[in-house]
Amino acid sequence: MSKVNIKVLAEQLQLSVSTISKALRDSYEISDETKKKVLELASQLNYVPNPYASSLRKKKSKTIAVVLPEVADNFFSLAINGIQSIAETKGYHVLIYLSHEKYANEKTILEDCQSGRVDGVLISISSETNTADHIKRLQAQNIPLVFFDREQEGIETARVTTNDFECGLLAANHLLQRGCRKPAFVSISQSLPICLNRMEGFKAALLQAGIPEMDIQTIYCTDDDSMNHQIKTILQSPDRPDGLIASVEKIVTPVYLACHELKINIPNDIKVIAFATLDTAPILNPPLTTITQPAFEIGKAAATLLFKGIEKSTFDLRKEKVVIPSALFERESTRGLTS
Amino acid sequence: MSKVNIKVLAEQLQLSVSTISKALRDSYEISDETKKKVLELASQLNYVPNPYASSLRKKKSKTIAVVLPEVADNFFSLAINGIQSIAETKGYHVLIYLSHEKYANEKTILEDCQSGRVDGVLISISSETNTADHIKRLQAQNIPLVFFDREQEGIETARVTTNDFECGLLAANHLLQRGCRKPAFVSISQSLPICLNRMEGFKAALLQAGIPEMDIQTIYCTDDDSMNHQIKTILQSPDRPDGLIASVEKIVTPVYLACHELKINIPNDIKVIAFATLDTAPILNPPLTTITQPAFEIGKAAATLLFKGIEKSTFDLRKEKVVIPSALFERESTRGLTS
DNA sequence: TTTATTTACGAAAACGGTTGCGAGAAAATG
DNA sequence: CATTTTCTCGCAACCGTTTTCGTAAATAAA
Repeated sequence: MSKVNIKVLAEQLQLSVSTISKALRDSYEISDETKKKVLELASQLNYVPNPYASSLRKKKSKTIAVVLPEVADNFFSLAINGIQSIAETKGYHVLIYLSHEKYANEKTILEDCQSGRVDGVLISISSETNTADHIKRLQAQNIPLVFFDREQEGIETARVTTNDFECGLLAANHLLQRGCRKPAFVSISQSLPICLNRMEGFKAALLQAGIPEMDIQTIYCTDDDSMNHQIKTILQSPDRPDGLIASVEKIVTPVYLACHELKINIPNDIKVIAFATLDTAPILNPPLTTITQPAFEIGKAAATLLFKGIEKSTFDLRKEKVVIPSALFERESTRGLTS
Repeated sequence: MSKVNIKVLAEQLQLSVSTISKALRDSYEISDETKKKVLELASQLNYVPNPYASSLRKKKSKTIAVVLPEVADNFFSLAINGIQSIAETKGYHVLIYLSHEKYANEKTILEDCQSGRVDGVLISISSETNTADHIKRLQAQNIPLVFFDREQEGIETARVTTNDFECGLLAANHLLQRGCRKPAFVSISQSLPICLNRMEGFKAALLQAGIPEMDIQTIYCTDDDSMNHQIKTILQSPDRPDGLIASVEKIVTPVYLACHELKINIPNDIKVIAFATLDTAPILNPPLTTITQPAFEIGKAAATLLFKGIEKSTFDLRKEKVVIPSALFERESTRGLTS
């Protein structure tokens, strides 16, 4: 079909291009009569304005970028939902980028974001990222950026997270109360604040309980492929932990499978608690105790902040920090004696 | 910071805008020496071309739209991954739109897609959609569109699906072989081909097994909120089914929870099989037999087709139909006697 | 040396909207 | 009736890049 643009409308109505444009934008300069004619013809010809032409002129793209490590994770799926729900009401479009947990990818993506393609960026950094340069370059272009969940230190901008330290503490204390004497923490990164904070909380709880630092086990599964192997190794080691904290969701399935395979009973032999938003947690075998992050709300809050930063030039993102607490849902995987 | 564009480069190098543009695009018209100078200054000033200006001129946006019912579903998450993996290699950007299973939303989204914002559309239609008009309008604008998973009949374009009918048959026969005499099918839509086809396969298997049509139970849970209630009603009915086929993933958790609550044992009292890509299926209680769709591959295939349609004008999408088979993974939830 | 051909670059017109400003006509005011 | 104000609308520049075409200089061919 023909590409109908403003010029076509102008010719058909014997009006100037600018009049059409103003009529479509409901300008006070145009008479109601003319507006009606324009609107009618526009809908009749199925006219849809070209967003790129207008963003070129207005220097606004009405588009934001969401940069994630991966999308096959309940947390991020829900977060996207939250982001989208806000973007829709604001009339913004959402570009999704995946870093696949690689710093190099993340860098390339953020470079592209400097092009004017987007008005702002929501990011949850990759597990590899431990430098801030690529983000600073974006800020140098005055492009608002908001961290959600996974933040990068050394950057002054808004962040929306959950109470990771407290939850690490909570998870560890929960295990201790349920009788664990040597719980272990399974992490996926040595630099991600969410992992570090959760682990710090975990350590704090154990130290407070009088467990010597050298007895505190922390395991790093930085590589997806070797995760299964590493987990099995831990479970078969002579001083097998009697409790396990999975710092992120994707650790859960390998742990459960390994326990089943090795005939290690959850919760009798080992108690398991996970940071996860799995909706199948209650129907797992056994039902999994979770620290459930408010993923949808985090997405919503992050998007809300970003749009404030985009739309209100007076709004200063730098000092904004929102913490939305997670909740502990106790289920079978940590049942046992209460000390 | 300053917005550095081609004009800035031109001024600094005492060259014309067109020369810069050509140099950046490595045109044969420009000397190597000049190219080197341009490239150097560009990277030094951190120049990033404005994609909207270029797409305005070239009438190509290097962007595609992915329209989904929702993203908090493993199938769609994995599909997005597949799509992204192809888009990345092609240098395309991916806009995500959510219809939330509403036809009206889907229509609005597709209208926007006529604006030139995207070069093509990948869509999995909402469960409400049963008309093709909104899609035809898009096609009238010559915008390539590819269905994946959930297609709409009456539209001539490429589609990538899995073998739904055969899998319905397979699922039903599996239940029959495991001793079920009155399995039921739980659907979420009366119009979605994936649901219809799966159900047709289910019915065909039952009829072939000599079960009279009037005894074949099919249940529609079109509304998320009432799903729990409906499922419980079925499970408490006098002629409770002894087998259940969940046509989509989100039915699984409510079914399991209801069974646990009502003390209905899976698989002894009722066997359950689900169309799902849940990676927690093996660790559920009991482990869930699934018909697992190749979500990632479907996403990849759909994206590959779309890009062919976009880039090769000779390529005719209308006759393309790719069927990627799903696989049955038998687990505890359907164990029992083999007839 | 003259003529033909490259080579390397610039001017300008797109692409599709937006917007400040000017101006004619109509209406309101004096 | 003269003058000012209000209403409508058109002109033209602009956003940043691409691309066609023209052309001067350098090189090659005659």
